[in-house]
This record gives sequence, C-alpha cells and structure tokens, in this order.
Amino acid sequence: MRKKPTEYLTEYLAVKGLKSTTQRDKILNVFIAAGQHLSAEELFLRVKKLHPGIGYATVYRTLKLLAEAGLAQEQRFEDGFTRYEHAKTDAHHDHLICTRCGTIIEFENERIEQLQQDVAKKNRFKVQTHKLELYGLCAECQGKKN
Amino acid sequence: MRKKPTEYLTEYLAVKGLKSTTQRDKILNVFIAAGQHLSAEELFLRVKKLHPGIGYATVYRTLKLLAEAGLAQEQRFEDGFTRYEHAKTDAHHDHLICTRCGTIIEFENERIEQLQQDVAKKNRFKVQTHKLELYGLCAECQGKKN
DNA sequence: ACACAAATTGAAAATGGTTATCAATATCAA
DNA sequence: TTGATATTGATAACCATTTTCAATTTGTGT
Repeated sequence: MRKKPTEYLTEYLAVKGLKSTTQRDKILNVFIAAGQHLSAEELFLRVKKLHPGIGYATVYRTLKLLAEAGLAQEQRFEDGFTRYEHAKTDAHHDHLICTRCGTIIEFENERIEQLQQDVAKKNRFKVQTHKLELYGLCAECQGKKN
Repeated sequence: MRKKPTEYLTEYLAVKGLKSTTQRDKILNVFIAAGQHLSAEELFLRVKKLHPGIGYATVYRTLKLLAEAGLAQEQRFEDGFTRYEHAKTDAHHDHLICTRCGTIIEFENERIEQLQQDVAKKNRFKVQTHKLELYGLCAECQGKKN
C-alpha cells in the first residue's frame, strides 16, 4: 500500500462505481490517526469531535466500506461488539486479550499458522480466514487483587 | 461426571441456594439429547415440541445456568449468535467452520495448545481460555459452484 | 459549465438476539 | 401447612447495528 489511504479509497470507489465523499475521507483520516481495535462507537466519538456534522450511521457504513476496500479489518471479540483494526500488509496476527482491563496484545506465530493448515488439510477443509484469541490476565492485572 | 446430568444440576442448584424445577430438568434433558452447537433458538424449538408450556426466556436463562454449572459451554461464532455445546471432561477442542453450509467440525491439537502457552509466557500473560476458529469451505462445499 | 440519474447522507425508526421486568406460581426449609 | 424466596411465562426493554427515506451531493454525459 504505497499510496495514501484516501487515494486508495477513491480508487476503490471509482472501480466499484461508488462515489467519493468528504465524509468518507474524513472518517478514514480519523480512523487512520486513531489506534487499533476501534469500535464504531469509539470512532464515531472521535469523528464527531472534529466533524460534528457527520452522523452515526455514516460512520458505521464507512467502516464496513473500509473493510470491503481492504483498508480495515473486522474483529469480533467476546465483549459483544465489533472492532476494526487497520489493514496490514504484513502477516496475519492474533490476539491476547486481558479479561480484566481489556488490553489487547497482538502476536503472530508462524508455527501455529502452519499447524492450522495441517489440521485443515487433514479434514479436507479449505481455510479462508481464522481467528485465534487467548483470553486471560495481562502482566499488570495478574498482581491486582480481586 | 459420573452422575446423571440432572442429578448434577440439582446438586449445583442446592449448593447455590437455587431451586430445582421441572422446567430446568426438561430443558437439560432436551439439551443433552440434542446435538452439539445449539443456539438458544434451536433449543427452544426442540423444547417447545415436547413441552409446549415452557417459555422462551426460560430456555435462555437455563442455558446460562447450565453454563455456570459447567454442564454447557458458550461459544460465540461469527454468525452473530451464541451457541452452546455439551461440557466435555476431555481436552479442549477448537472448530473448523464452513462459511457456506455452516457445518462445524471439532478438532484438537496438543501442539497448537503448547505453542499458545509459549506465546502467552513470552508476553507474561496468564491464559484463562482461548478460542481458535478456522473459517473456510468444508470438503463438500469446495466442489459446489457459487 | 449544466443537468440528471444514481449514490450518499443524517435522523430516526427498525432489527434481531438477548436480557430485564413483573405479577402469578412453584419450591423448600421450618 | 406456611411463608419467604426463587422461578416462570409473557412481554417489554436493551443495545449494537441496519435500514428507511427524503433531502443533498456526486460524477458522467452533454
């Protein structure tokens, strides 16, 4: 992804016969400036601060659009709602999720990926995507009582 | 779990100061007789067939209760709603999920579990539970067009 | 530039799985 | 049997996410 994300989006929209709008660009920019694992709600709050006119539904719609365009990736964690992370060109990664403070740590492990492929093959299964999440306590939270 | 599930449930309820009811026993029996990975909705339909009087909410409540009692385990897949599987005494297992027909295949892989522990350790993370799901096409669906 | 068909927006209502409410009923210890 | 408390069933409420729809904006052809 050597070109700017907004350019990439515009290109994607053109190809799909969709329209480029200022809202979409603004939302994308806020999304990029923000950290990983944002929920739609969180993104909406950030967007509203800079661009009060933009509506709730538009943020949801744009987030889905970004996912389709490959600029964001949907992740559904156990806390109920969907979060989005920036698309990475590099290898797939998985998550360590602290059940106490909510911290999310990313990791990648080539060996695990390989074993997953082995399992799939054994079951004559063709993997499209996968999800590996380890839930537990992060280093900080292990010490805390209660 | 050498004793009958209903007995186990009764015992759990007694310890917790809760009450044993015919509805709970009936729902538990239907749950046991049914296959794995039932949604609350699916269980409700089965229950209703045998015991028309039992309400929707009671099935939901009982399912949560069974999970607390250790008789069932909650699983949240990407299709949006929660499914329950029978608690197993044997090793933890993971899932292969067909994105076309919805078939769910269980598997377990000791080596992967081990590597997960390694990753956790490296991040000074204490794992409580984990979730590994491979989404893709099962053997049958790979041949089908569209 | 100009017009127009088609896409997009914002606000509000709808959805859909799940949970809470509440009056009526069932359970269980005394 | 009684009485305090838990449970039930029906329904309303929740809540994140989607859809609806009239008004507005965009891009293409002229």
